Amino acid sequence: MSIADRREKEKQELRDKILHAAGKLFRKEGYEKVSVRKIANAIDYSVGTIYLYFKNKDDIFFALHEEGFNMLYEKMIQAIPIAHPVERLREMGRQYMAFAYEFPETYELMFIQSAPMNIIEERMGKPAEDVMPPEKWVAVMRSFGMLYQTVQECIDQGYFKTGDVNLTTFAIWSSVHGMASLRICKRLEKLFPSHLNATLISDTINMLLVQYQK
Amino acid sequence: MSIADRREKEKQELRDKILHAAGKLFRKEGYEKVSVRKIANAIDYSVGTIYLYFKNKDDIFFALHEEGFNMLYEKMIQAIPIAHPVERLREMGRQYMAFAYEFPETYELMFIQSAPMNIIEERMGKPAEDVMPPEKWVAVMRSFGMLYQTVQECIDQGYFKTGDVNLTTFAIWSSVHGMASLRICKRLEKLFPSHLNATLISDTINMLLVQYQK
DNA sequence: TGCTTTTACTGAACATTGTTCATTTACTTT
DNA sequence: AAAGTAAATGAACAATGTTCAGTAAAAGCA
Repeated sequence: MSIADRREKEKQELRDKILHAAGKLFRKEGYEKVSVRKIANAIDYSVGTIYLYFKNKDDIFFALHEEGFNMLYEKMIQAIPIAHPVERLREMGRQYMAFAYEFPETYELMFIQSAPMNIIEERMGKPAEDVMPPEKWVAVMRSFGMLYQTVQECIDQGYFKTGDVNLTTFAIWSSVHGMASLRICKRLEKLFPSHLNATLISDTINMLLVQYQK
Repeated sequence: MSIADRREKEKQELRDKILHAAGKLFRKEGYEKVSVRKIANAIDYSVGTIYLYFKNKDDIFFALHEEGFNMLYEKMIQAIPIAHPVERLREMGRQYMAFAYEFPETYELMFIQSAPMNIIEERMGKPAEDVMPPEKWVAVMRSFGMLYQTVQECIDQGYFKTGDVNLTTFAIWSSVHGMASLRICKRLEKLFPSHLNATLISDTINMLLVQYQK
């Protein structure tokens, strides 16, 4: 079965090549601006070939979406060794923001771009697996679970005033995502010219954590 | 000068008609999905006419952007009569979220859509007025100023633990915007199925305010 | 009123977009 | 070497944002 294996490997490699080229282009020019033709040209294949490996442009989106969550997770696990849950949470916030700053286009793909997310509600009548394959969500759940668990620890060990994990997790995530997305969507320049002062974000994270602590 | 005046009025009316049709379509189908042709068809004019009233699609965007901020301001002034600054802030948060829920596409236009915002940095070399006419920002500054001032009052009257207005304003806005944008960008369904429970948002607002208070 | 100039509007045309599919090319198997 | 299979192609389609030579209507002037 060596030949079939090699063919399979080659297919996988081309798939990765497409994904890599698409990711590079998306990051440079943004999701909407990149055409499927541009991706094909970048790797010297024809348009049709892309459609042999991905159902459509949204499909490429979701593949990169997953890859993005794996990248984010890689950043966030750096906080795991920190024993103190509040300090771990702070470091997770820093890593999260660092990720958003380092890969704004990837972040946009993961949390902001809504167009491809619409297929979820468009396919309401269709079979459940078509709506959104569960295996594509393990990377998401892993990162989110880490946040959830750390908030839980903060509460359990009595560092937080609130007792509701869901609410607190949601509030913290919203705050940090809000900062990231306002910056990425270019809404800060006019209102906070001092955002060039890199401490605005980290100062805000610190302040937020102070608020929650007992 | 009556004829010239009438002509001017008619021009203004058609401009408003285009804007109204575009806004309606954007709200129903989203900014990207709506073509300039669709807008033209909706009001029974030809494509070219649109370009006599707006430089391009982004220009329509910015006109609606301004309109959106006026709508938001109309919602937010309902909180003005409330004397207690913390309660006023809470009501402002509620109104802000109500606006985001009621006009998600408009909200997306105002705070999320980044494509048209790029022209700001694309026109870095050009004259300052071309970059972003200041009169288009009065509506923005008015709403933002109201938030800023209320936070200032909370601090002045000793209701808040923090003393930094900028940081606190930014943190509060980020939190609320984070909630709004996560919902609008369809990122909650999978992680917080209970978001159907309409209290998640208002509960979070309440919790947030408790954190900041002394 | 008739003629000219200005203004408003049109829609065909252009380059690009996402997507499809009959055809061609390359490789495996017999 | 021939037959069969899988992979890659690129012309074609409908729809996009934008432009511009041409048309129609209104205004100004005689």
